[in-house]
Amino acid sequence: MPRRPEIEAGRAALSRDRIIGAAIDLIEREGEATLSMRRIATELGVAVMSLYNHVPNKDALLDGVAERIIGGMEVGEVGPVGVRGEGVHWTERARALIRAYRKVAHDYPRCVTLVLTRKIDAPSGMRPVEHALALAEDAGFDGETSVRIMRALLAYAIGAQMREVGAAKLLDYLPKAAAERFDRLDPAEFPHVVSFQDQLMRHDPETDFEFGLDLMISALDALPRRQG
Amino acid sequence: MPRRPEIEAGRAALSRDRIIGAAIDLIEREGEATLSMRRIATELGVAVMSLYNHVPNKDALLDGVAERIIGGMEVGEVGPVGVRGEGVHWTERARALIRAYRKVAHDYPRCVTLVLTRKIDAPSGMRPVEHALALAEDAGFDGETSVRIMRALLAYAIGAQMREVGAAKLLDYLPKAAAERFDRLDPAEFPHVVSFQDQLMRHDPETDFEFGLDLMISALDALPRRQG
DNA sequence: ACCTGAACACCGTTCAAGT
DNA sequence: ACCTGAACACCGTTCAAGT
Repeated sequence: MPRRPEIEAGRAALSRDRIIGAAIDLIEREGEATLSMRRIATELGVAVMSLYNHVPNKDALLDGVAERIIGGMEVGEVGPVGVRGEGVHWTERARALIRAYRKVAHDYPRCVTLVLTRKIDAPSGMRPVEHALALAEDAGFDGETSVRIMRALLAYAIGAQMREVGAAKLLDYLPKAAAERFDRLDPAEFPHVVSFQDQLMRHDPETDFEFGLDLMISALDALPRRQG
Repeated sequence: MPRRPEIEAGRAALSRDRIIGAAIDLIEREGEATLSMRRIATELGVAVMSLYNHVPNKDALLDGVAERIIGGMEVGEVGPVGVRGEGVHWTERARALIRAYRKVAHDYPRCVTLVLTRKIDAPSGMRPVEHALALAEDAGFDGETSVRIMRALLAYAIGAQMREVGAAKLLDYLPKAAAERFDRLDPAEFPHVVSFQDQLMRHDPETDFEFGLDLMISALDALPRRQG
């Protein structure tokens, strides 16, 4: 049995997985801006260069973070097996899929931008795509339309998160500062923004999200297709 | 008349505007990753620290970049002045607004992520919001619904760009590499992705974009409202 | 008011040396 | 196979000195 001083000391062995985990923790705790290889290393009680035995560079590490978070998405039931139309209705499956994106934003609020920004090379990144295609086809759409539907659904899912993050930054979580920003606006140039100020400042992501989701789903449901 | 050696030498005076312009050029030419204050300074033939006379720090400079690009958006006609319902139909104005986002992505492809990611403090960042609110209200929706519609429209506009950038990165612009990625997928786990491979690899952002846009608009048009 | 060089405290990563 | 310290080429930004 080989000597494993790091285990004797109660520390787990270094690994790609642990490094990615530490990166996620750090981002959630302190933000992406301050994440550095050196910071991760000290967090793991290890020399910086040890990280490079498990990860080729920082860029690949960030890809790994995105991959891990997307891979952990609970994308919902794969849907009816066997007879078409059996099981959960496709509109409900679409809702579940898009809500899974929302859950990511909820569970990893400070990682969302990173996740939605990075390319995801690994197969697990394709699971939401597969899921969307499956439900569109089950709904009776042909291949070409299914691909377009998948793209439109993902666009909304992604954009809703991004817009929300952006709005949150703007509203600053400081109502005072946000209100001042509105006061600086010229009412002649921004009549609607000014007069709808109250609604605009109300932060109700859940309802907003479901409103847009309903729009997408109802539009899809009204689309002509091979069978109902 | 004061001496202005920099003008005599044919160089324009340093200014916040020129610095932001140089930053945009650099990002479009070499990507956001390699953008640095030092690089911008040499590009402008000036010492690094001179930049700090016009811009407080790099973060503020990047905010300036986002602000300038969003501010330059041609958001379309403000719509019917005077009598409601006069002029361009609101669905057409909604299309024009969302297409303006697409134009940004077309004109500044390597800046889009930055623009969609940064908070935009300046009033000009509110112009698309004002525009969306105006057209929703003109369509006969109440204030609360107008705000929700604005949010849903912007979510789609943002998400469509982000998804497209992500897909472009994945498809790599190298069909060979993309095809190999598909081959690595387990057909049992990703049956639809594999069988729709041809459609998935076809890169037709314009049609995809319009498809999703039509979905949103038709759903909005079907919504109950005070008047048509 | 604007420009600047030197300096400081950070980065990511290469390399050679260890076990 | 994995870990590590020293070193290199970069960062952003502070400060004090210039005009």
